[in-house]
Amino acid sequence: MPRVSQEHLDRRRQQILDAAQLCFTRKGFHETSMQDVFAESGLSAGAVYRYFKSKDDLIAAIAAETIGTLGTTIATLIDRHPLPTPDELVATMAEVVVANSEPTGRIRLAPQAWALAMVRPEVADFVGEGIRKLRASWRTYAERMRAEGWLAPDADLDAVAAAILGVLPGFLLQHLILRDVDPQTMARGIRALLPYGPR
Amino acid sequence: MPRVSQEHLDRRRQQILDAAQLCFTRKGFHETSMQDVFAESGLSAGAVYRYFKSKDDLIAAIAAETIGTLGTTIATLIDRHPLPTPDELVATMAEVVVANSEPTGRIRLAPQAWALAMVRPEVADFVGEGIRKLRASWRTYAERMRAEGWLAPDADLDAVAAAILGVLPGFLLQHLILRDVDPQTMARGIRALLPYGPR
Amino acid sequence: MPRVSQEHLDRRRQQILDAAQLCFTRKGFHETSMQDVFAESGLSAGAVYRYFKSKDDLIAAIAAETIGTLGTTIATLIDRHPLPTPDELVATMAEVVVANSEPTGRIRLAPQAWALAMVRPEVADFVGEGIRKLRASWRTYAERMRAEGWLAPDADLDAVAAAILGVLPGFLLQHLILRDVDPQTMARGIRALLPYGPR
Amino acid sequence: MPRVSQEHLDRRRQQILDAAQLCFTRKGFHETSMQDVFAESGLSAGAVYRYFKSKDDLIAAIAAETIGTLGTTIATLIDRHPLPTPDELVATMAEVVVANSEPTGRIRLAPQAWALAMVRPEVADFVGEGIRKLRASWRTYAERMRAEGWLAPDADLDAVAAAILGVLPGFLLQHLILRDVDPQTMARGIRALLPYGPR
DNA sequence: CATGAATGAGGCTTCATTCAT
DNA sequence: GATGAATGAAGCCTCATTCAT
Repeated sequence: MPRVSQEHLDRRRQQILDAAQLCFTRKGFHETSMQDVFAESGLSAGAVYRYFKSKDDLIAAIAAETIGTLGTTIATLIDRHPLPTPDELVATMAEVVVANSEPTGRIRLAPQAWALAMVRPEVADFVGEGIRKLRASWRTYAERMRAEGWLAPDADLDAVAAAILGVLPGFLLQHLILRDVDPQTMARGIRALLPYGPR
Repeated sequence: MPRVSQEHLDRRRQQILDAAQLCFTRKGFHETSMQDVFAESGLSAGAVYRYFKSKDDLIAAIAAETIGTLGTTIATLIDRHPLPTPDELVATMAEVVVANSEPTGRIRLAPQAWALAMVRPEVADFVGEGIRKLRASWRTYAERMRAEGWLAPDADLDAVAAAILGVLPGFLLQHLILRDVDPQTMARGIRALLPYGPR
Repeated sequence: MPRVSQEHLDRRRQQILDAAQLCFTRKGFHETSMQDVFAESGLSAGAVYRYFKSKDDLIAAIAAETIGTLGTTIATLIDRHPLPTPDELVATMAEVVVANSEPTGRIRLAPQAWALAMVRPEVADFVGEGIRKLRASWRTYAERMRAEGWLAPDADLDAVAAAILGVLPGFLLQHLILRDVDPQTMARGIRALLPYGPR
Repeated sequence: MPRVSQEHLDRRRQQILDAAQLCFTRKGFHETSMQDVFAESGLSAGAVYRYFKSKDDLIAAIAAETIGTLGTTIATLIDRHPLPTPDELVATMAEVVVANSEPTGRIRLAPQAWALAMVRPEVADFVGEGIRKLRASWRTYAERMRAEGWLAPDADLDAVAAAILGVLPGFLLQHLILRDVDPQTMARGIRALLPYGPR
């Protein structure tokens, strides 16, 4: 039986995760040193290492947290009732991205996670899980589209999900790097391309 | 062996770039050490530093080369005659990705460049340039679509380009991380979503 | 072994300074590598860098320490009562130099500090401070000389200090490089040149 | 028999020495790289190495040249007729220092040579030679002083030379580092201290 | 004679991690 | 539980020097 409460432990853990997220969004996974995390969290080396057994562990935890949060948020949007039209859906999705884009917003971790996935199989595993979840959400939406008559009855829903999935990363890259696209523009583009939904 | 031809110099430079690309696709920018590059290129530290004044410089050169090559390839596809239907276009685009996806294919550098752009403004500049070029290609294609009657006469072509741009990163992520989508699936999805083109 | 006493920290710092002084007097600032200092101090690279943030920092600390110690020593000599005659004073000063001239004596750092001051303004600043302090000591002595009637009542004391200041570097260079002059010889020379003081 | 004239060889050698002096006064012996010398001289690595077999060799040549030139200049001053009074002599000597103190003046090499002598016996040898020559000049002057009746008949001339020798390095340090003393001040100080010479 | 590309040892410093207190 | 001093391998880069052309 622990000397300190579980609550205390959780708070410490979260304190570290928050500090790490700040550092990682600011400088990236690699250019952030553990000393940066110690300083930002206000904890000692020993303390941080009690909660995360290595830097990789910390990165994994941050990435998992981010993917989990975002995945859930997106899934919620797609399950919304009544069924949003594609342009409405994309607009809301883009809004989520915008909302998490402040200089230290967690969305900035996404490209870094993708990059890491390129070279580290164990990261690829759970980043892949996140992408799969996003695609599953899109597939669910596609089903509802078909039910609504917005897709042909024989449409390959998996293929639709795969094809449309890129809208999110596409907006993310434009928003974070070019800073010249907004959710309404995305919606307008989608409306022009996918002429479905109540007119 | 001084007083060498410009050709020799160019060959050396390319030799280093090739080695670096190999290393970078294998281990990523950060986890690749300059020692790795020396070993892979078969050159000494001094030799490499004669051609690139720092590791960052080398990374920038590789990123620029990659962005340039891919941008040009994509632009070529889009300008093709006769006008490919969206699904055909996406299929070819995806084929290009597949063709550059061998374990050391340069497409693997894209997510790493995006990640770097998140934390390094100077990288953001030229990565942004690449994205802009891709978007410009799509805008050109959108124009041709409209001319063909596949888009409404009043469609906002910039918005269309912004919305569709994600198809490429979307496929790229799925192909490289999940390894379960192929160009034909993408084409099928696009066909279901964008019911344009000769039937 | 954290949570150590301030005393421990000070001891460590001094341990490094001692090692560095040894190395610097042996091989000079530039030819001493940090590895040399690590080895001599018996500490690891990381440990040394915890106390001094760069080699320059370490050099500066050593130089400052040396200048401080010597400056104080000299100032003490000059304030001595009863007033030493010039030849007595120079003899004692030279004795100080001799006492610090063992193969690793700190006096050997003086010419190196002067040399560094030639090319590094920030070093020039505090080396200059040391020279100024020495000159101030001489000026004090000149005042006392004048009070004693050994200098004309209207003598320019600042000029006297400037002119006499070189005795110390002059002896230092001869003693360290030629090794053929001793304090008594200096005293004899001074006595012949400056026929002041009780006969 | 050489393919090119001796004159050409000499010119090349001097060209390198000039470049090296510039570099050395600017950055010091150690912080000057051979590449700096190549650049400043406009010659190739191979060319420079044809004339000087190592960096140390080049440093030695520069130091020797400097010591030789200055030693001769000083000796000339001291041999001057009619006999200058000590303050006149010191003033002229200081003028020589001033004249060689431009930002790249060779006098700036003196402290660097002294520093090197501290740690390199072979340098100590010829730097010592320079100091000895300077002292010999002063001894000659002391002799003339004694002949003039400005020194006691039984004065120890060697001791006098040793004691007075520091005037030059003393002025040099003040002039180069503090920049607040001029030849006239030195003369005034000497006059107050050594009340010899025609009044 | 001259060139300058190439070498590769070695310099300074950082940083993930450990463990005595 | 927490601390933070210490470790030491490894990273990036420079630079004196050589030698094929």
